[in-house]
Amino acid sequence: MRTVDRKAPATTTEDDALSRRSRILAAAADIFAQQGFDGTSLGTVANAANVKKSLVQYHFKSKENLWQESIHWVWKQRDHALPKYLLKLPSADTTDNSQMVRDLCRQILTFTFDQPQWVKLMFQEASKPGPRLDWMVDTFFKKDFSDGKAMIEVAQQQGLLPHVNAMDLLHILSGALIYLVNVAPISERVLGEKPNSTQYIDRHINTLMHLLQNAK
Amino acid sequence: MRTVDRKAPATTTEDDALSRRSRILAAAADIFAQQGFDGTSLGTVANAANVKKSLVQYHFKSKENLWQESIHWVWKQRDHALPKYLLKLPSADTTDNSQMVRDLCRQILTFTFDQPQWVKLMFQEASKPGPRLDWMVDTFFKKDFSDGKAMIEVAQQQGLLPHVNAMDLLHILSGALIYLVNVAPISERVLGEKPNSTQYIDRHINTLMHLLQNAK
DNA sequence: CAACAGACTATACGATCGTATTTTTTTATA
DNA sequence: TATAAAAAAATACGATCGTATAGTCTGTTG
Repeated sequence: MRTVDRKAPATTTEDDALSRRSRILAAAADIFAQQGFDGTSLGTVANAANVKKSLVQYHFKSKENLWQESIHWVWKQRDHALPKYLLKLPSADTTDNSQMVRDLCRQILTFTFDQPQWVKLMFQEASKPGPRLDWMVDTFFKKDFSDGKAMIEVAQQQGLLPHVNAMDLLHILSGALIYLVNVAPISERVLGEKPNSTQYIDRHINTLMHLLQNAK
Repeated sequence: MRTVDRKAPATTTEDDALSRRSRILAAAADIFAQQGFDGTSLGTVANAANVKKSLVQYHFKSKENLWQESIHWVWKQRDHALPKYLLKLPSADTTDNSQMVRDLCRQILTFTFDQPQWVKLMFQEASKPGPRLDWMVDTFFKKDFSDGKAMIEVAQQQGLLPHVNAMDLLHILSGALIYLVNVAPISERVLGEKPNSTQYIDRHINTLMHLLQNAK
């Protein structure tokens, strides 16, 4: 019969650098972010992670559970990666205020282009409010909103941003940046220019700064 | 047996003001916008339109076809409704420039809150680029981008908007407005305030105008 | 070596998916 | 009223969905 030779590696670590469970999480996060909860099937996740579908169910007791774990994973990655981007900022005392805000926005935009998953996951659930959105609100968004508002207020106190309503300003700035990421696939096809390129980002930020610098 | 009495009305017009076909289109547009293509099933659409699933297939030869027709329907509704909002603007000669831009933005934001379908459909497909996005780009977005840019340039020539890159400004303004609509379900749950209320919109527009008015 | 737990796989179930075909009902026209 | 077209419904098909369960393999521990 000769069925030997091709045995499953089971628990060996040779498969990849990451564990199979982590690979599943990463693949699931990607697909959930792009296709949404209903548009994602366990089989597709399994294929993307190069594992059997039954293994997905072994590590995660339900699709709902896989979704939650994936989101936790994405947020952890985000909160771990974001500081690296913000630390690349030139020190505050060597540059003027306008340059400071400019670098800040540029880094946030670059970061979002590099890690768009959390934004996509956010809008996937926001498009069809339900228990999953409620869970995200309680687990992440309340804190995110609070942190974002606090960041704006700190910048305002340092004279970096105009003294307008902090939450509105947060939404306006978030909109001006995140919207660009969300429409990027469209802009790329319409304009024939990749919005995540350095020159496009710089130009966009330039325009945004031009609007901001004279306010208040 | 007495099974009489409850016969299907078939083609009678009593069902509703709209024809069954139109009801299907409206229902499909709603669900496609909220759940995306893969997340939408013909059975769900049929139930929402209060018709049999087989009737959906009778009027539309495939799910893909239903999706295209729904989008055409939404865009037609949009292009028909938008002028009504913009005509509510006070005449240009009786108000100053800043008030003009403010009213313009407010009407666009109100319109988007009233008819969020086209925005949602746009981002649904942008989140997972593929042939359907390509179709939307060729059929609608190229023209939409062109029209939007032209509108910005007209406003710039009239001194209503700062003379920065028109496409960037279009994205920034679109972002500041549309982002608000997209995150509205989240903001509502986090802040306990409905972002589509008049006072919320006015405050948001106020803040945005404050940033714009001193530029260039 | 025996026993066991953890990682992984195979298989099957009912439900629902999109599609296709056929049949019934209604409307329109002569 | 006879008849053909259009509208609506009924039914069936294979594929795939999420879930459940039983089984196989591997490494560890006694």
